[in-house]
Amino acid sequence: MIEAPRGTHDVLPSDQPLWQRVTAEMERLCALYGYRRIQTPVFEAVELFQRTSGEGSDIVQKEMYVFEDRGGRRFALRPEGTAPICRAYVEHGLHREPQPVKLYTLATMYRYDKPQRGRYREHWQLSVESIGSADPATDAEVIHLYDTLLRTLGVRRYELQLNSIGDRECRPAYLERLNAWLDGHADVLDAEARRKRETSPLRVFDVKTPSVRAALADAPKIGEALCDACAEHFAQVRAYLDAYGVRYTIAPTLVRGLDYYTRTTWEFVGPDASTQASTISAGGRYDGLIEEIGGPPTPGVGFGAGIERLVLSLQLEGIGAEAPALDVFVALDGAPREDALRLLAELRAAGVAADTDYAGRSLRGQLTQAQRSGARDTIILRPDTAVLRRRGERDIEVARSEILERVAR
RNA sequence: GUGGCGGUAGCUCAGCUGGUAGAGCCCCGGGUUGUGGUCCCGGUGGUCGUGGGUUCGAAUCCCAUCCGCCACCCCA
Repeated sequence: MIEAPRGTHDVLPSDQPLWQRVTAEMERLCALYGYRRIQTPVFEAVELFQRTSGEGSDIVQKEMYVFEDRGGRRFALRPEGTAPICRAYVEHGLHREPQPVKLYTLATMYRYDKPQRGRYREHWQLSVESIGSADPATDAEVIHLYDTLLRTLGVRRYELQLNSIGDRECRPAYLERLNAWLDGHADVLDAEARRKRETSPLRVFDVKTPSVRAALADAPKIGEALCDACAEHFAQVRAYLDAYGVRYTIAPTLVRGLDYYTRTTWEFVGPDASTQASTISAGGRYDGLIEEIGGPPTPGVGFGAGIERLVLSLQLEGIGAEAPALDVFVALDGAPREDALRLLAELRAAGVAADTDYAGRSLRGQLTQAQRSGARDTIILRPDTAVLRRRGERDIEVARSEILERVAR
């Protein structure tokens, strides 16, 4: 028995109505906010992610699907959506278009994680990017877009955590202060904290050990060490979020796992806050990213939103979606098969969703199937006549020639 | 990658300390009925995740492996 690869999953027909609802709403809102769809390859040069995510990031260190093609080129299945979109932006000269260039994509992402609920090796993401403007209103816009998505879909229990991690101006000075503090408190750091400090000092704030956390409460926070420009930017973002009516909590220790983030960073935590897969969307500003991959200095801001996790959130909130129903089911009661097929063709040509039995069912079985299909009307074809059965109404005998007009809406 | 728990019919599960596999739902047929719902009768469907081992005999015990879930790790 061959199974789907570990960490991948099938989205079955029974899941599709809810998926459709989610993705359709994503596309509707993106269009409404002026974002245009873009699609990029599933795989990219490995260096694209190494350079942008950071050599020390978990993604690059242990989560990338890397392979070599027959020509000896080294590629990676995309682990995140921002770098590829920025690559396309540079490669196709989108910096020559009016700025900002507002883009989105719905695409699969690949990470070699240990799978769990809501955490897959292949998963779908909505990526929204506003490239080419440093205006704090663009930060607020993309955040507002996702906040609106949650609201329109009916998610009630969620929290937006917001932070600013500074930029090239203020972060080096801050890191010096942090490191000095860590040196002075080496005795309270456990092995985990020391390891994090090695790879990415900011991440020491992610340590779970209670005693370390307690000690870190007194450590300098990036949010309190911003340079004037970053502080001003952050204040503006907050003011604009307030104007949009977006609620948020300031999370001074919120740090993201990718190196390219500057200034604003955020995470949306969904209804299932207890589990490890509680983050349903996360993003930030990346003012140095485009330059990093060889483009002109270009600011940008955006986010990724996990679709599986959002669908899970909707289910937790008790939100479902109806499967599309058939308009007409054609049952055969002694009439030749050809009559049913001709009628089906006629109905479908007229835009009426129609189907019939292909399982050799008894009439009873066909009527059961008609019921299941959700069809409002059932046509029962007899040798010389036809019966129209409309849900909730009495059967009526109809001439073959008048079926279409009686059934069409 | 580390640790813990779990895999029996399409689905949800039962199967006690080893004795050759069951229920409900689903699906198909039939009876009843207002030709579909209800109710009733019958039927299809299982390499007990996989591979080894112990045993006269393994779904049950042991080992390995795959997959899932939970906690780390990290994130969408």
